This record gives sequence, structure tokens and C-alpha cells, in this order.
Amino acid sequence: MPTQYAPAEVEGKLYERWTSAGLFEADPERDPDAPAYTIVIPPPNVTGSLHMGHALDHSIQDTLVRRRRMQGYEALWLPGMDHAGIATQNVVERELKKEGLTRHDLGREAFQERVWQWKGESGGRILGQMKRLGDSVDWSRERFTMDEGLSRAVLTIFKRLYDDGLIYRAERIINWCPRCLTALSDIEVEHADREGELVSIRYTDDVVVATTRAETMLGDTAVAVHPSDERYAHLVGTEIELPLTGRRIPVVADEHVDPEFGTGAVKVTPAHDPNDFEIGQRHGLPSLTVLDEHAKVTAEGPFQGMDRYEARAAVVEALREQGRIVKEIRPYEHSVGHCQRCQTVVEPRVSLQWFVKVAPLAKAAGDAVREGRVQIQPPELSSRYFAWVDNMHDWCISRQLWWGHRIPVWYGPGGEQRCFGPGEEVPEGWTQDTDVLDTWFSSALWPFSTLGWPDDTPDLRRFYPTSVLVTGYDILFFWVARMMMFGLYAMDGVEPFKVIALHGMVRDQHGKKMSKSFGNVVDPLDWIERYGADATRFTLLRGANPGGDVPVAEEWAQGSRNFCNKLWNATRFALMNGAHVKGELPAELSTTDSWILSRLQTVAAEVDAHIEGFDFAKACEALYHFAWDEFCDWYLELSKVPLAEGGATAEATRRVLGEVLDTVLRLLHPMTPFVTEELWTALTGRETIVRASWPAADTARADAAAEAVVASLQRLVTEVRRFRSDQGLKSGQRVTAALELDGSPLAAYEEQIRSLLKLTAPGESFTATASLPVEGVVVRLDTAGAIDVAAERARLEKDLAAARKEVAQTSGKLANADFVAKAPEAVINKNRARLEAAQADITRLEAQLAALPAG
RNA sequence: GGGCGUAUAGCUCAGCGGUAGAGCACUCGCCUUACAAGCGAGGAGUCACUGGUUCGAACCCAGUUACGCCCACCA
Repeated sequence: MPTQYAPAEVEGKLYERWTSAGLFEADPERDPDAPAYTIVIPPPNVTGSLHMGHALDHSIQDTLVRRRRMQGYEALWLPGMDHAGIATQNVVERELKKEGLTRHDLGREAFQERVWQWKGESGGRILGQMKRLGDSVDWSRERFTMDEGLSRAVLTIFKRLYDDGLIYRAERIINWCPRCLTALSDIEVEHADREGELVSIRYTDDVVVATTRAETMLGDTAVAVHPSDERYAHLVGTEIELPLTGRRIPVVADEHVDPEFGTGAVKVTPAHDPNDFEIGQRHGLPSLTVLDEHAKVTAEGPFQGMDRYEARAAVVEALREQGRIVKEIRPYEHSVGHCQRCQTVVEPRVSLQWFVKVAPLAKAAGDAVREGRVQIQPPELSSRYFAWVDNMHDWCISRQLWWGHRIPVWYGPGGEQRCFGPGEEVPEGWTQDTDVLDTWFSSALWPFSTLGWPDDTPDLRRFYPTSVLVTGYDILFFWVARMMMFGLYAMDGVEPFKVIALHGMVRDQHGKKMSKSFGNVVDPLDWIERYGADATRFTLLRGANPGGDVPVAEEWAQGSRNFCNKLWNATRFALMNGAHVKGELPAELSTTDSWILSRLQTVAAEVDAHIEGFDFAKACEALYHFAWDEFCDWYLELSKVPLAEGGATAEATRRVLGEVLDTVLRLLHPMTPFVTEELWTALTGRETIVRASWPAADTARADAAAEAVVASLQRLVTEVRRFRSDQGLKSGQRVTAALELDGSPLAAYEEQIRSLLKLTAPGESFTATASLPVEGVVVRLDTAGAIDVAAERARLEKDLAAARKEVAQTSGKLANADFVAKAPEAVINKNRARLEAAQADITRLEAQLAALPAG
């Protein structure tokens, strides 16, 4: 074995071995008694490639699934991709543009073929990247939201919702992207504060209105004031002339108007503003569309054909010429909606669209969490979930795109409209709606459509409901809430998952969001290549505090790489010394053996509990410390003496070494699958760790006495090392020493202590001696006259002062009647122990000071 | 505008009633036959501020300040 672990040389080979052996494949019939464990992957966009967010999300899911698989569950992690309507259509349209073509040049069918072709060639790059990460997904069950089966699920549920009156078509104001040329749902619009201009316009001598979108005045069909606003009471019910158009529009009274804001009079443009649309509905106002789908002015007149921004300036200029602009135009920061996919400013627009009536579905989705049938992890995020599901607007599901599931509604003679389910025959002469469904419509079915629904399949029976949904809190609304709605609806009230485990966003080392413009984006593949998949995963998991964002930095990845290397070298040492896992543990164990086995079982219990509780940071932390600080730094070092002794002692040590490594590797395997597989198979000679058993904590191995002995041994060794370091003694320099260990439980460890401290046997003569009473034993070191007495005295005096302060504090506390009367017994005892320890320290330190040679 | 959250060592974060912890960074000493991707030793924090509750507060309560996030139909 080389002295350094080279991930690149083992990862590809191991992944290939795992998949060809079918180790990740679930089988609904394998063992009917085994509980099922299911995770469906949040399907990445077919346009996507692996970023740190995915790497985190997948590391978590893989950890959960691998642990369950080791525990004997029938574990299924189902992979797949989302067709990502707008995103994908945009990509392919961009490609076409390079060839000087638009989708209209191809026509609908040819364009769709083109997208499928693109999907075959470059879509799904992310699936290959998932293999690099080590995802233990079942590739035999890979799904795509546009698959035949999943499409049938979409049509089936559409038909059911339609028949239940939960899907309707209506002319409503919706968010419109003038670049993508489609409607968007509320959550596909991102709001950001932008500097705009608030223009005050004098409609008449009495009526001044303000707007940031002056061009929309061309579509005004009223001015609204608050019903109780006395300034305007005389105008309500009258008509005024709308400048630039000559149209006469009414003044209406509406509660929505805030009399405190501006002049208290509002222009009303029902066709291009959501509020105004509602005012229009309430007062029966006409809705006058003045902007087309490209956001160009359609209203006849001088502005016709202008882009909205061009028109905005032109309208203001025209009004200015008429002297209708009040005062100066002032800068105004306000929130502006942008298309999530292309960042174009969204234009509210009235149009005929399809909607899901969400009220009953959202109610059920909320209740499932309220009643505890679905648990949100961490629970603090539940309030956000409720805020969303309890206040949801109807969901606009139609998109004016070509890539997606086409709406299964046909229009027949006489304007009749009918929904045809899968397999139903559409009569001659009927034409299908040209819109497709929002991409989230099909992803909402993912937890059951992937398992075969609407058919009653063995997979669906065995693996639904899924066990846990793992995703970032950013798509709680986009996706999670909608899966809840559709899952409960389609599966007759059975929730799609039992736990929603939300994680944070990956950020840079200063907690900043990763973005191309900041230049702080880290590519997980880059880390995988330089540090290995395990180090990449471990870094992410180690930062994954429940609910918190996950900062990552280059140095932390190096630290994880170093940790993998540490495991590598520990195993190398163990194998070089004949460590093994054959047979039972020896009946006769040394104290250090008992200690490490005791600690091991505690750590196994902790790790298990932390993963169970989705606290991956703590699981990693516990293993990191145990493996490095306790096992490598102490047990391994202490084992060198018994190993050298040979015989039964050495044999017992080899067995314990093998035992601890075996267990640690299995505990780490869900987080760092590759290095653990490589080392574990070498150590045990077995086929694979993937289906090895998950370690259970053996409480019978708990041994507080052994832990106490090792703790004092560690204190002794540390104290002497401290002395040597303070004294500037060469670390390789052998020092003669007498250890007076008689009667101490450490007596059995004299050899190890000498070895750790590089002490030789007591010499013939002591020239200058430092005496270190530690833990009731005395160490006399012959430092060949090299003692810096002043430095040692300063050091001891500092420690002495600290000990005296401690005594003062604790004894003061114990003298406080209130404290003694009210504090719990355990706390009082702790203080007593602390006092005793400090008093012992004082005795020891005073003795050490007294023993110092005159200097 | 509403809601939620966070302020702890240089950085990123744990701790959430009983005398402050980790990783990285830093200082000093070491190529000690598992590992220099390493080993040993060490320094470093009035736990944002102000009050309150308590025998005892980083932790609970109130307020202040500063950040962050989510939602929203702020013309």
C-alpha cells in the first residue's frame, strides 16, 4: 500500500463494481419481512449539471439510504430527471438561434423532436456526474417526467381534477414573460427592488395620480378613490377625461385605495395590474389591453408599436408637453417582478389560462403536517410551509410553450370543451388545446408516478409512501407543497412521504451565496478530481447543521481529504501489523483495549442517533474525533508496545485493532463510501461493505473504569510532554527517567508511557532532575542539566494561581447557603469534585515548585 | 408592509440554565519506520448592547442595534 490514498484510482473501479453487481437495485419481492425505505431523488433539470447544491442534497440522501441498506431495509433510491419546460425550451431555442432559426420555422412537432434529440445527446449530463459522487441510486428504475408512464400519470390526474371541478379555464390577470412568451405562476416570478421613477400626472385639475408605469395609462378605464375620502366624494360617479386618449373614464370608490398614499387617487388599468384587475371586477370596468405579448403598445395612436420602456418615456414626454406632469419626477425604489428563467421584467396581463383550484388541496396538504402525519425537519420551517399552503392563490398551470405535457382538453363543434383521459378516443373534428402544463405539474406527481401509478404495481405497493423527501428549503413551495397536494389527492389521502428533510444552501467560506458574478462558485467535480468524492461529501456533510446553510472552503476540503488519508494510513498500519476480524474478541482484554471498545460503542450509538435525527454535522464530527484523536493518536500509539511483545498480547491487540477499524469504516461508509469500501475489503477480505451490517452499539462494552484509567494516562503523558516542550527538549532526545508508578493503575502501562515519552530506563546518575507528580505518581526526568528553571517556575506559578482561583470560586460557591439549598445534587457534587481536584493540583504544583533545583 | 431567523476565538460554526468548544487559521518545536495530506506543545473570546428573572444566564424574558432570509396586489 502506498503512503497516500489516491481516490482517482479507486472510485471509478468501485462504482463500476457496485453497479454491475446490482448492489443498489431494490427488489419488492426479495424479503417481504424487511421494511422498505424509499427516497425519490428531487429530479434535476435535464438541462442541469451537478453543482454544490446537488452534491449536498445527494450526499445527504446517499447517507440515509446507505445506512438503511446496511440495516437490512429494502432500500430504494430512485433517480431521474425533470423535463424542465421553460428552461429546456430556452436552451434549445438558443441553439436554433445560432442556426438563424426560431421554433416557428420548425413547427411544433419538429421542434419537439429537436428537443428530444437534444435530451438524448447532452441532457442528463448530471446522471454521469452522480456516479462520480457515488450516489447509490437504482439505475434500473431511472425515470423522466416525459416518459410514457409518467405522461399517463399526468393525463390521468388532470382528468380527475377536471372532472372534480378542480381545474378550470378562465380569463384572469397572470404574470407574463414578454421574452419567453408564456404565462408564469406566482412562484416563477422573483421580486427584486429596483430604482424606478414615480411620475405624478394631473388627469384633471382635481385628480392627480402617480405611477411607475406611465405607459399603462393608455389602458386606464377608471380612477379610484377611497369611499370615505371627502376630498373626492364629489367626483365619485362622475367621469373625467383621460389625457392623451380623449376617452372618458369614471371615478369609482374602492376600499382597496389607501387615502394616505400620494394624492389618494389611483389610476385603474385592469388589463395590466393585478390590483386594478380586481377593482375592475368589483366595479364592472372594461379591461382594455394596450400591450401585446411582446410588451409592445397596441393602443392606436402615436405610441402604437413602441416597446413598453420606449412608450413609458414617450408618454411622459407627451404629458409634459401638455403641462400635466406634476412637480419633478422622483426616483422611487419599488419591487419589480422578474421571470425566474430569463430575468426579464414580467408584465401582468389578462389572458385566458388554465388554473387549479387549490383551496381543498392546500387544506389537505396543510392538515397532513398539522396532524403530524408528515413531519417537517427541522420543525422550525413548518411555519413557512403553513404560511404558504394556507394562503395559496389558484395555480396557473398553462404555459404557452411547446415542450411539456400538452393540456388534454379538446374543443369541438359549437365551442364545446372536453377533457379526454389517456386511452379515450377523441372524435373527428375536435382540436386540442395548444398549451402545455407547468413543469411543476408533473413533478408534483413524482413520488408515485415514478413507482408506476396510475397502475397498481408491485413497486407502488412496496415503496409508497416514500420515507423521506430530502431537498433544499428553497423549493419548499415550488415542489414540496405541490407534491403534498397531488399526492394526498391521487393516493386517496396517503401522504407522499413521511418526513420532509430540508437542508440549507451551499455558500462560500464567508457565508456568501455562490454566484457567477461573485466568482465564488465551486464546482464539485473539481473537488472530486483533486480531493476525491469522499472528501467532497464529507466536507458538505460536516457543514450540514440542521436547517443551516452550508459554507464550504477549499481548506475544508483539504481537511476532509487529509482525514480520508488518515484512515488509509491507520488501516495500512493495522494491516502491516496483522490486524484482522477473525473470530470472537479475546476474553482477556487490556485496559486500553477495553477503553477503545467502550468508546467505540458510545460513538456508534451517537453516530446512529445523529443520522436518524438528520444531524450530519454531528455524525461526522463524532467519527472524525474518534477516528483521529482517540483511535489514531492514542490507541494506535499505545498498541505498538503490545504488538512488539508478540504472543497472546499481540494477538489480542491485532484483533481489537481489526474490530475498531471494521466498525469505524462501517459507520463512515454512508458518508464516505469509496475509501471505506477500499479499506474494509482489504481488512476483512470480504466482498463489499455496501451490504455489510450497520454497527449496533454494544452497551455491555461500556467500561467507565477503563476510560478513567486511560484519561489519567493521557493526563500524565500530556503533562510530561508539556514539560519537555516548555523546556525546549528535542523531541527525539531520549531522557532518562524514573517512573514511580507503584500502586497506580498506570503501573501496567510503564512500557507504553516510556515509549510515548521517549524515555529510557532509569540511568545511573541523575544530574539535574525535574520532578513531576501527576495523578499520584512521580516522574523524575534527568534532563542532563538543561532545565530552564525560571521558565518552569513561571509556568508552575501560573498554573498554581489558576488552581487557587478555582479553589476560591468553588469553595465560595459551596459556602453559599442558597446555592446548597437550591442547586441540584449533581451540580453540587460536581463543584465538590472540582474543589478537590483544584486542591490536589495545588499540593502537586507546590511540590513541583519545591522540587525545582535552585536556579 | 407582514413573518421568521441570526449576532460566541482571526474565519465558519457547535453549545441553549451550573466556571466557554470544534474545524481551519495562528505561534513554538519536531523528517519520531502508519501517515509532513503528519506528530507534539501552545496562544487566542467582558458569548452584540441595556435592563430583568434566578442561588447561578452565552443559554430564559423585555427592549435596543446590526445583519440575513421568506412572503406580499407599496399605486
